[in-house]
Amino acid sequence: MNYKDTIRLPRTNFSMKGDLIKAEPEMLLRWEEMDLEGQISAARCSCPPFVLHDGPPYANGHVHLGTALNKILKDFIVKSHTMMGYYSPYVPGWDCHGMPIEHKVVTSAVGEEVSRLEIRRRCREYASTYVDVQRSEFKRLGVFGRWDKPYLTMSYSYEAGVLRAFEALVRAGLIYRGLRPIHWCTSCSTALADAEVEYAVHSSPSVFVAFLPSDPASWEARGVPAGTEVVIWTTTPWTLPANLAVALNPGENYCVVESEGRRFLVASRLAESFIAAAAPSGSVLPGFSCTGASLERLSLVHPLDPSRTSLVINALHVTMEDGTGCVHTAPGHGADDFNVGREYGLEVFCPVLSDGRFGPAGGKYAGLHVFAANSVIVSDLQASGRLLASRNVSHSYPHCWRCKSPLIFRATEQFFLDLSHGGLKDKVLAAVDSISWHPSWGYDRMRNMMASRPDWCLSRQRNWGVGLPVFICADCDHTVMEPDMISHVASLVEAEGSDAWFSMSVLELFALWGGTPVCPACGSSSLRKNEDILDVWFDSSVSHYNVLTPEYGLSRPCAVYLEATDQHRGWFGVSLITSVGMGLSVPALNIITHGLIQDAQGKKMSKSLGNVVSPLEIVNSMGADILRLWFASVDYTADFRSEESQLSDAREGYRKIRNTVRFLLGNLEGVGELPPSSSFTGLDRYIWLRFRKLVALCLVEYRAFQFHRVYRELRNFMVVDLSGLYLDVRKDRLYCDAVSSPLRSSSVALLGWMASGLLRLLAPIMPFTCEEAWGHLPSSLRTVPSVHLALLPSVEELTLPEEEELFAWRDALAVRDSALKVLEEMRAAGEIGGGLEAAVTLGLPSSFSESAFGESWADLLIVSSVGVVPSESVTASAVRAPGSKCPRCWKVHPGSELCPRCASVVEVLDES
RNA sequence: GGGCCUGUAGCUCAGUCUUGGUUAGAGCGCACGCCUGAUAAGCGUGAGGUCACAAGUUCAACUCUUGUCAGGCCCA
Repeated sequence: MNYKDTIRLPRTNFSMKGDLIKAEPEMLLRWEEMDLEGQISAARCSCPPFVLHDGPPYANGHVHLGTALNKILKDFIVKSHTMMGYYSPYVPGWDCHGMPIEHKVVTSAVGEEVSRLEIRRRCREYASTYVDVQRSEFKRLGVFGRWDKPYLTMSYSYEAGVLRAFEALVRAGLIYRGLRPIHWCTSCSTALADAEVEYAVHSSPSVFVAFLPSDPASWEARGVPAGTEVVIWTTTPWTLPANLAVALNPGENYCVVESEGRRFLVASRLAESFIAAAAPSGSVLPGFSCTGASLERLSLVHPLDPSRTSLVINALHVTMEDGTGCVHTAPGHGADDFNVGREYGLEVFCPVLSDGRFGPAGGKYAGLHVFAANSVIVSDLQASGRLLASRNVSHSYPHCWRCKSPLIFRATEQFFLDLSHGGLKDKVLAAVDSISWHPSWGYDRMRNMMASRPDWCLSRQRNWGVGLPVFICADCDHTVMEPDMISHVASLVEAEGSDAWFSMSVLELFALWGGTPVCPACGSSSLRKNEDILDVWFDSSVSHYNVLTPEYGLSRPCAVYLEATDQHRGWFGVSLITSVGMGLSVPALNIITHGLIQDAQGKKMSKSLGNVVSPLEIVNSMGADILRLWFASVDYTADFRSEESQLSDAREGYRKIRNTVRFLLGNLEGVGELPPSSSFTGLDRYIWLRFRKLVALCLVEYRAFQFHRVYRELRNFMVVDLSGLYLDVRKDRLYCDAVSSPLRSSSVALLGWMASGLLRLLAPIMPFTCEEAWGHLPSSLRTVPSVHLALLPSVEELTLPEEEELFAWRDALAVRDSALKVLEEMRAAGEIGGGLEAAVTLGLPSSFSESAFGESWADLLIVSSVGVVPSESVTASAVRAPGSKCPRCWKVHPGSELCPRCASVVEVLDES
């Protein structure tokens, strides 16, 4: 007789191999057909909200690995919270304006004469194309969301919202037009945003320049030795014509170096390096020392123009790192200089024009480009004896990311958001305090950044963006910035898009609301339209205002912002500023950051290095669930490497999880209700407790956004507790016991309970596979048509006695381990093959008596028999089991043919 | 140069903070073996770590302090 026909082997249509490349797109179609998104929304709309607000990715190019990580992490949060019973709609967005797109469009139009409006039209088209591209790529990753109703920063309504937000900030008095030094590209003739600046090595003349005192008597009155010159060091000699001051650190000590009959004031700590670099054979004059503070407000002769003076000031940004401790200060050409200059009431003097050439204010250098002026200035200093030393240095220097030419700092007329007005910065800092930061150091990072953040330059001299709706008087240069007028422009833009601002004349614009252009300051009627656009960061920064609205079914503040760590200064920072600036308090209650993905060597990924890994390649060759499993396996709060070994680990994990699930599904035929817990005995009780503990752990970690801990717990449970222990041990019962056996039914019910629970716990991480497996559950367990409509399993937390009980099992499992070692030795000696060929003798303390908490030792060890003898410590020995092998269950037993258990099962089968 | 972060077995992570304390754990991978009734599956055993490095504090440091090195982000 073939006994194989009498045992109950696993049966399921859930295949061993996923074939995700084929299965996932089919699943996406199925979800679309059943309108899963709509079903989830309908099922949860009356639940407490938990909204993750999307920081918009830039609508350019295909999805990168980092973007994929960001979206998948967001999806983990949205799916897990949906399954924890929250209303968690996800409205994706795209950042559509800005320089990279404009750059692409302009480059491809090279040689063409293209109007501003035509450029803007092409930019819009370009952005639309990539919104579509990225949308389908994000969907392919298994990310759920309202993909048919995303928010686009270039939509008319969003653009109008940007203007209304701007209007609110104008009303709050936070916007001003002013002269300020900013990064300026002389080749593109434009201001650059911080993000548009690249640092690269650049060679500059490094010069030491000596300033003579303009009023020697007052210097001597402060105790400075007669004839002492003050030495500065700079790598930008072209900024010397704009020099207005020399800054000293008030707390540092300064000394005089004597060299070749001249006396030079430098910081004491830097005297030695100064002597080495610029004053050979010099030595420190003994007996003199003073603080920087003691020299404040003395004056010096300008080194290039003896008719001008330069003020000695004090500034804390003066460091003792390099130079002389006396810092050349030109408020028109440096951020620190500008700030300290304001304290001392210095003019923001900028003799350099937009093309990088000196204007009339540049005196004899007028017409020269600044980088060409360097050498002329150096030789002038040389000729006048002001130059002490000069050489070229290579250093990290800002460059334009577009044209790659070196940038300069130049004061220009720009529009700013004033962080000091009305104590805005303090309010923002208070807002930072009230947000929960994950990980917690995000708080320090944001606080430090905000505390030192200068006013935000909002204007850009570009085409693709929202026009900054302001007029300027052509006669008196007054800035006409009226909130009511901006409001009218917003309505116009709402209807026609921001093109309207650019296409309409000043007269037409005023006529719209029945006004006439008149300068309120001088009465002139010749107003000109400001041609700047708003910084794209401003667009995305007001998404809290534009998107957390009833129109999208959302409200503010939202629960979570989640972006990479570079967004502290980026989207997180600017969102906070506009949110607080508009009087709307915080935009989000939690701000989560993730690290960036590096290449296998731990270097940053970049196109130029050619080490970029595409998420689409991974998805198209292995499946999205594998990619998602990878992202779930790492601690995303730190940067992590993209390595083949990690990906293959994810595949391995996937395979193991899938097979374990498959085994569970295969044994669920006839599954019934979970019996009362009191009926669980032996290993069933163990796994029942263990699974409850697992669920509790996973819920905690899902709430804490710690997905790698969820994954670790689940994977280890499936590998160690299920596959390696419970399922292996229970095979005998599942296969060989009578189908009607209460013990077997009880175990099957447990399997069903765990299968359903595990699929739900895993669903946020591997949505495709869990959905597929969900479809293979017996209908009694499939309570809802999609696993994504289900709630995460809820279990009773373990009581203290139960915790202790679970802990006690360690001892039984340790006994198992030592027995398995003995079996392994026998196997190595060729005495047995499988464990069922062995008979084990355990020496056990009396506490264990005959069973392992109700589980027979033979079953637990998967051997044919176990004899127990009393012993102080745990011992194990084994021999080849005497008797014959039951042809049905393969256990060795004393009789012949079938063992008693199998005999009785077969007997019943024969009767029926 | 400044702010913030990261550095525990080949890989991914525990442990480190409030609580410093005998031989630093897990899973994967690897090696070896078993099974052939989860089978392009399953089970077992084993080998892998100067806890980046160096000082200091301490009876005792992976754990605390300082510094160094390497890498990352943001800024200069």
